[in-house]
Amino acid sequence: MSHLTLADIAKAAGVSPSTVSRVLNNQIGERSKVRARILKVIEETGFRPHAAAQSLASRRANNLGLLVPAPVWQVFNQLYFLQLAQHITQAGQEQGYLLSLFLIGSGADQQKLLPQITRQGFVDGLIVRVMEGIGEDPLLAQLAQLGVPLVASGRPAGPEQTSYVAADNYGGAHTALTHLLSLGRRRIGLIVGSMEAPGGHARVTGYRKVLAERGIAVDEQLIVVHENGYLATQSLLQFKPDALFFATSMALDVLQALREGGARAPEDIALVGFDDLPLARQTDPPLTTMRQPLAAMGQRLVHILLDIIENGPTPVRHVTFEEELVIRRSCGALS
Amino acid sequence: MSHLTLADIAKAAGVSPSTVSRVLNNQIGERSKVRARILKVIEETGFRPHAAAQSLASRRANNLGLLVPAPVWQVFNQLYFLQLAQHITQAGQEQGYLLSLFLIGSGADQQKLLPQITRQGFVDGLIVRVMEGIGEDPLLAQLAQLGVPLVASGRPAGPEQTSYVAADNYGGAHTALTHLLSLGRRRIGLIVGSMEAPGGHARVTGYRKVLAERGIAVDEQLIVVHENGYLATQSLLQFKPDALFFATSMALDVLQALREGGARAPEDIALVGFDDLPLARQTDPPLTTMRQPLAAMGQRLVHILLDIIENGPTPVRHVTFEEELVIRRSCGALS
DNA sequence: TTGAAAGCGATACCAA
DNA sequence: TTGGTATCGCTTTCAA
Repeated sequence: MSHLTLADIAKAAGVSPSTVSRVLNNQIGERSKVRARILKVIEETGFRPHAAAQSLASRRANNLGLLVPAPVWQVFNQLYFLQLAQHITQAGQEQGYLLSLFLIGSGADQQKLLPQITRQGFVDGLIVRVMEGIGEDPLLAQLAQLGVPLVASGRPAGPEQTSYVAADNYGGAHTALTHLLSLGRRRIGLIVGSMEAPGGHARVTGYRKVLAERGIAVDEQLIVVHENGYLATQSLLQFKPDALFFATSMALDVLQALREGGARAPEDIALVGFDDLPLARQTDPPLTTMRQPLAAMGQRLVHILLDIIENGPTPVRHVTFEEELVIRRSCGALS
Repeated sequence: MSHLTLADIAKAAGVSPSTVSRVLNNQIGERSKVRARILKVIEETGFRPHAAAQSLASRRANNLGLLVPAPVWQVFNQLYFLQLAQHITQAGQEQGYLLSLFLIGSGADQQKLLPQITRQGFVDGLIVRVMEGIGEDPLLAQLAQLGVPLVASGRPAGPEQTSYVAADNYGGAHTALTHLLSLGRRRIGLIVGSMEAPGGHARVTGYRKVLAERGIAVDEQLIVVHENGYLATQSLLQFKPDALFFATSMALDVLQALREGGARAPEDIALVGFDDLPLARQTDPPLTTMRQPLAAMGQRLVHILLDIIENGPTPVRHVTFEEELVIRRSCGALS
């Protein structure tokens, strides 16, 4: 036979299509006799309902999209994001939604892919990964204008008209700095890849705030804005820091520079990295980091998106998650 | 208004729905007057066709799925795979198909997600990422039984009933070994994470083959099967290798062990890694690697899948791509 | 709880 | 080239 339809199942089970549909959607008496019979037929025949027909009739796709403007060069953060994506998939599943990931790239590629993805009834809503630190992205505005239910993963630059779920980089910096201070470190170096990044800005702000609270003067020489962790570390070393705070993705470069400079970690210099990447467990010494609660963030993203789908985009939801300090050898707290 | 349909556009443009549909699908005279008029109306109103309705009527979803049984711990290879996924997205786009990525996890998660993904008319076909080195996966058999058009990315373990596109690990090993031999290295150590991995097996086979061709006796002590690159390197060092060949994901561990053992690379020991991960450019020294032609592989995956969708699963297609040697400092060829 | 029948919004066949 | 219309497979009122 070519392929089965719900009508075939109905006929085989001796009931109406409506009834089969109800069984499929669990809106029928739990221990009904018919229910069992229908389920048996479905099982035996290997019937799979037609997705398009279901969506068209029910006016819901049960499909959420995750848009990744994927500059593959942002490798380490992508990796962190992949874990988040897995959590989002699970959270969606629990709510009866499937999560489709789209690597839409940028520029022309992106603009070719978007019309397909934003067709009516294709996805019920979109989660958009914003690369913090890449300035304002027209993508969000473009999607908002289409009226697609939308939530950002990460804090978008620019006006805050988009709902988002993000990690608290500011608070994370605060926690990390406080930790280093409590370990007796006073000359804490800070490496930031770029100040344009919201994350970068938050880190510097958090840094200044904590020192101010403790009445410690900020030595401007200890703050370096540079994309190359190796060079940044080299230039920092001449100012004799006793601790360093930097993006975990820079860990290899930083450690390299320290080795060449004859500085031991954590004895001479305590280290804390942002982002609890797998890499953090592989370095020598293993790197103390700030960890984002990815599972909780994934769930929240899904819940907010479903809320927007059902109740509209207003009011705008902004949710920030605190980061957790994960202590390993590099900060010296374990010795 | 609530939302636009094709009929609305037809009315506004003063034509029939059929005509609008034809314009949407580019089956109408290029410089037709009506065409321009309709396009204008679509533009002005921001009409987006309904995906489910299109799929239902045309019996094609224009959607390809990429299944990733994502054990996130396989981080580095996942990363390599993300690049491939981006290429697949582009290749699909060129053929008019959208690529949806599904992180289906394993076990119970996987079995909950699959029914949704394999509903009729949801995707036209699936590309399945097989994790080489994880033994036989029932997933492929399960999908094949459903009759879903299917192609594997990577060479599946077990009977070869599934079409696949894979990199030639065997040939890659051959190329790398030949290169090291041409540089005068004779005691080449080989580290393999696991022999169960098809990739692992191919590497060992390639290794033996090349040495045999050159009439060089194989020193079994130079072949180490161990998941921990650090320990593997340590144990290898006592047998005085002058070169090492290992998975790039182990690079940090290997380099660490070499440093501690007082061996310099590439002077004392030349290094070549499998897989041209971004990491290869960040190590010290930068790592010579074997690179897979990801763009070509992505295109081939899409073409084969479309072929299977149109012409059925037989005959089974097996395509293997040669790997390319990327020379950096670690092999000593640049000095 | 069940069945009958009217959509859902496109496509594609058949005529004109 | 165009228009009229049956059709795709399911959901969902509305009645029974």
